[in-house]
Amino acid sequence: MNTISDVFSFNLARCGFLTTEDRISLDEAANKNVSNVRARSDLMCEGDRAQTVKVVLDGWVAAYKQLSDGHRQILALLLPGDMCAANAFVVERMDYSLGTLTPVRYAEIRREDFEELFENNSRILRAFWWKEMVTASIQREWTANVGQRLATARIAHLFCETHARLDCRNLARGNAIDFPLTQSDIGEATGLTAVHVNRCMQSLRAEKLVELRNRELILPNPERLRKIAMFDPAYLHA
Amino acid sequence: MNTISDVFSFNLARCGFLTTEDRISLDEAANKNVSNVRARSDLMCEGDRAQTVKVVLDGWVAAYKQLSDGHRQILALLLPGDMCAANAFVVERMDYSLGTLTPVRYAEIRREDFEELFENNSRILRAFWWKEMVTASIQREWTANVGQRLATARIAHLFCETHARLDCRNLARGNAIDFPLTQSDIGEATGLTAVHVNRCMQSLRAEKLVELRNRELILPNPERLRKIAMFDPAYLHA
DNA sequence: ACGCTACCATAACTTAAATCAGTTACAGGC
DNA sequence: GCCTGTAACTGATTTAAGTTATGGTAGCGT
Repeated sequence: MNTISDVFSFNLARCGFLTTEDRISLDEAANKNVSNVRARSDLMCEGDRAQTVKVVLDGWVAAYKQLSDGHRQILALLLPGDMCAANAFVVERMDYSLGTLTPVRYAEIRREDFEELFENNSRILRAFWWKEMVTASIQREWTANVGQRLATARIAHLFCETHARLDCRNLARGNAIDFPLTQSDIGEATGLTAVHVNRCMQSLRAEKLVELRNRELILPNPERLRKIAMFDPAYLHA
Repeated sequence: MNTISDVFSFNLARCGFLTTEDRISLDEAANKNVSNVRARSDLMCEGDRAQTVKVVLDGWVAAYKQLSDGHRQILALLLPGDMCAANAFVVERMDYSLGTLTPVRYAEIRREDFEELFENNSRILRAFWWKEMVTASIQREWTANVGQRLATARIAHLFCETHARLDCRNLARGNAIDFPLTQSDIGEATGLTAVHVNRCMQSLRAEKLVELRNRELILPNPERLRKIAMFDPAYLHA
């Protein structure tokens, strides 16, 4: 179904108004200029002038910000099908960085090709607008997550959300998903220290709510985890 | 310059590619169906199916989320010229609520009128896309703010950002701005308790970095405040 | 003039999470 | 086999922020 070559359009088509032709032209654009990078490298950094829009085809990317006091916050996880740095296409410069969490296969769409995509096709333009709204929605939830939930609920919420996001792309295996973040990555995504993440993970594990081994995450009791996480998937608009 | 009747287009025109005609049709749409509401009332609630897009013409609105454990997080401040609930136009339902902080004058743009605005005009559609990207950018900064900064820096950052956002709409008076949030609102916006906000405010006041009286905020030493706040305005794309 | 409410201020005390300073386990390279 | 690096884990201690509770004050209606 969702082969590696159509994750991009598959993901965008969730807005509901793209035609088959739209999808074909999107996937063509996303298969022209494909590169591979190793894990733990930066695709781009804050302040860079981005010339191309990047589409994650395989692997995980983290958007993050480094504060001047050294603290790092992971702002978002970009999963296969997600687009990044469309920002810099419309806006001057990157205001955050992109780092890979795994080896990543990604496409670069040049400005001109991007323009061509929605020249005379307002559906595609509207799909990008829609996608940006969903992105903002998720970001709002992250703000609330880090602002209001206690440590364990925060981590549980990250797990629930990531599972849901992968699931609607057919990238979940039942209650299991790939989950390449280390405990210190989880800390940076939730505004906690690695030490505290470790302790919370132990309690979640003891409660038989999560198993995380070899970069695979299993949620044996999603119902109860969602309750602890106060997870309501409405904001994902999936 | 920026009269009450053109805040909407003035704000959107910051993307740089709107024509005078575009601006006129935007302001026409935003002056058709104008209402007033008193302070501390909800424009709409999580779960509502929004039929109209709302444009703040005067006053302040807060976007917020209520968690199932009762905790409330203010997610964003909507200032004159800002648009809200465009979400629900593209997406099914509101995933957050909108509450007024002051008496508010706002316009409602109906679905049809909204459609008409970018029927045959991709510039306006792209302006909305651009605006949504800026919104997402600000939301990312809020995530980092709440996730990584210490209490005093968080509050300082909120002040710096709000001043900058008002300033670029010509709504600042030098170092002074309107600031209708109570200390407990500030707490909800920064993920802190009102008590702790009070302590931080006292230290900021003692350091002669902020004065807040009668809903007016004065930043006597913006340079030093920005440093404490680790505020870099790049993400505002102003 | 009275009480009511909203907001700001404060003190005493508790708690969640950070910090510091490690240990253990394991995988890859030589 | 050993070295190296990364990730997971632990315990002692400190600190930032939360909680509870209460006092003060300004504005408002009656």
